[in-house]
Amino acid sequence: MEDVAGLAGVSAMTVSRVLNAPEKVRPETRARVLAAVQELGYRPNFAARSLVTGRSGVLGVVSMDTTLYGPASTLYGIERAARQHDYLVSIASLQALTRRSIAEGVERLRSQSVDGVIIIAPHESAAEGLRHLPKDLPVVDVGGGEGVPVPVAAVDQASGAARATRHLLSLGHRTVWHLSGPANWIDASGRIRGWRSALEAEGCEIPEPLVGDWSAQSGYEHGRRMAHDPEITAVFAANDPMSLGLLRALREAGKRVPEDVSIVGFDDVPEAAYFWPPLTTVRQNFGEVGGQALQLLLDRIGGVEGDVRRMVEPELVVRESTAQRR
Amino acid sequence: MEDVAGLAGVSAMTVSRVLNAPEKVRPETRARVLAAVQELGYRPNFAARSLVTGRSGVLGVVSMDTTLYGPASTLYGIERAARQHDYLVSIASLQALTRRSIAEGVERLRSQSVDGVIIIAPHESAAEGLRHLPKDLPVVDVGGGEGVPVPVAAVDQASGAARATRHLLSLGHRTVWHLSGPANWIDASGRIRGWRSALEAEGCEIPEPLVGDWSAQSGYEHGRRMAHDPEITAVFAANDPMSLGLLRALREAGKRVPEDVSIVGFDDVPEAAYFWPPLTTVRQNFGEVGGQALQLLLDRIGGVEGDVRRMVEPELVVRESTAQRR
DNA sequence: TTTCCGAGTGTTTGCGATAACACTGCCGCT
DNA sequence: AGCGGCAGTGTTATCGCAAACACTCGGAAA
Repeated sequence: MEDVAGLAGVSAMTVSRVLNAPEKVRPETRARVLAAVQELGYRPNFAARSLVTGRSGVLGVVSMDTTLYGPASTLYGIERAARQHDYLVSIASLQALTRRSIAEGVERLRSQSVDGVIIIAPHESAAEGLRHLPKDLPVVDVGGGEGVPVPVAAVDQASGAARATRHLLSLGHRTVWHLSGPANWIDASGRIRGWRSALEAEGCEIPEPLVGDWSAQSGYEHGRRMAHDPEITAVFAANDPMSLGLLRALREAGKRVPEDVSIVGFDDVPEAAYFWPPLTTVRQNFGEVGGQALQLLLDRIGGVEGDVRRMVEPELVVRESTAQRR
Repeated sequence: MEDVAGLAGVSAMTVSRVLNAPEKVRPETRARVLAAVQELGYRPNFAARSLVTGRSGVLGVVSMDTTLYGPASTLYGIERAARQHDYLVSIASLQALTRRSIAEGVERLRSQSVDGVIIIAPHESAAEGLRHLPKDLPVVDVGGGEGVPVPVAAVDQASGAARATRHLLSLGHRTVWHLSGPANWIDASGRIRGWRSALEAEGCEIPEPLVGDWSAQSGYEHGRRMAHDPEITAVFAANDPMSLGLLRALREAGKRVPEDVSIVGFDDVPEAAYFWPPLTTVRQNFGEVGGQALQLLLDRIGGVEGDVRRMVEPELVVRESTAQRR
């Protein structure tokens, strides 16, 4: 910086100003400095800057499995939004969502002095972890449940599930079976709640939900059993991979979809439109969730207080896996 | 740090030593310092440390679409490996893989003084970008093509494609059609190369490859056309989503898989085993690639020179979408 | 006994930037 | 003419840490 200042014939302070508050420097001086910066290929030293300002311009994201469609898309959305606000994103992925591992991940990020952290933790065991966070660090949760002591951005799972269920009921099905996600997952219980309340609202019988583990395999296994029950004409599966397994199991057992059984999934993964038949499913706008989470975090960093929940509405995408009951 | 030193009755320098080179401090002194660190909840200041050491302990990853299975898994592998080496990972995602956008992404990371960068750029247009990188920054490329001026870690696409093709030929198919990825993708051309050379080795006719765009949709569209050609009994699709589209198109047209047409995919996404029929495909170990890339980068950071290529062998996973020709 | 060595610890300095404050002219007001 | 104010710039102090070098002291070697 000293060199740049020398070349431009000004003091180091002025160089700093040109970079951080250009309007405070007379245009011609500014131009000289900028030219010097160019010529010397000067780049401000990040460490020195954040040492003195106390901020780093880096945000952290803690997540469990960034390989899954949901977390990956959310992360992507966060990164995109962060870029627009001139923040960089660092990641800490976890093996499990325990209180301990969350604390570890946050700690790793914090030791690199991130300005704030977004935790993607759609699991109930994470809530505990969220309660024991350092309170001097701005934190936002994505997809978290009720009663979490930090701001939350999430898709309204219950609403999406209710839409899916009502869609099936509107097609004349007497009730809707549910292939749920594993217990303890916030998303799973939200979807169960929405499904159940939609059935209740119509006075329908509420079957016991079948519990899967998000995998296509679990959908397949449940599907094999369900195929033998002629009562089952409509199934709401809690995600698309399970729907895929379900589709295959039903087909193998000679059931036709949607003629014999209608199926609705959840997520709208890019392939869902090319399942056979194309899957009716609930689209989650993960990018939007990521953006909202980032906004909440920036607010927190900016000193805004309060526990906020930002809910994003999902959207039912009707394709060909659902049809009028016959 | 001063406070910790005071509490432990030592100088600040000793505290620093306890943290960075514990063996140079007498055990009892060390214990006193550690106790003081505990008591005061002291955490070293990252900015100050990297200001004086010149290193940040942060690596950057530049990638285009971290939502896709391949890049997402690679990123995950990199992060896991980085964690083991006490590095943190920052990400910069790109809209497109042009020379300009790559330069921008690298610049964003560099301005936060990352110690090195891994670029996930399976596109030929990226090669140009890789050629114009600042040479004072350690860079490693994942999935890059030949002639790239930086170390590369990648799956051996040609080898995987050849395996897939030989598998189909060994089942008695006279030749194998190929549904390829889009031109300009390194992976796509590698797979074409492997497929072609396997056919050549057996003296088979080499059909013109059909060019898709990785999406299930493009697989579906090509599939609809292919379904009418009775000559086509074996298809090697360049990824799993295209295989999915292909499967559906063939089924819709009344073709049976694998009885009438055998199909092999590429990737082994988690759902592949639950396609209908379960997909024979080539598994890429992205985690391994990520780990190798990280190792290369650490070598570079450590001062090791030379253009290295680390190839990871893919593996053929035989399921039920392939059968003896009838 | 003296000398030397080295393990363990302290002191000083500087990393590169910004914040806070101080200075310099010039302008317009009284 | 004299003063205040303000835009533009410079000076100084400081952020928290580690590198380099200096010091101390006890034990081994001469």
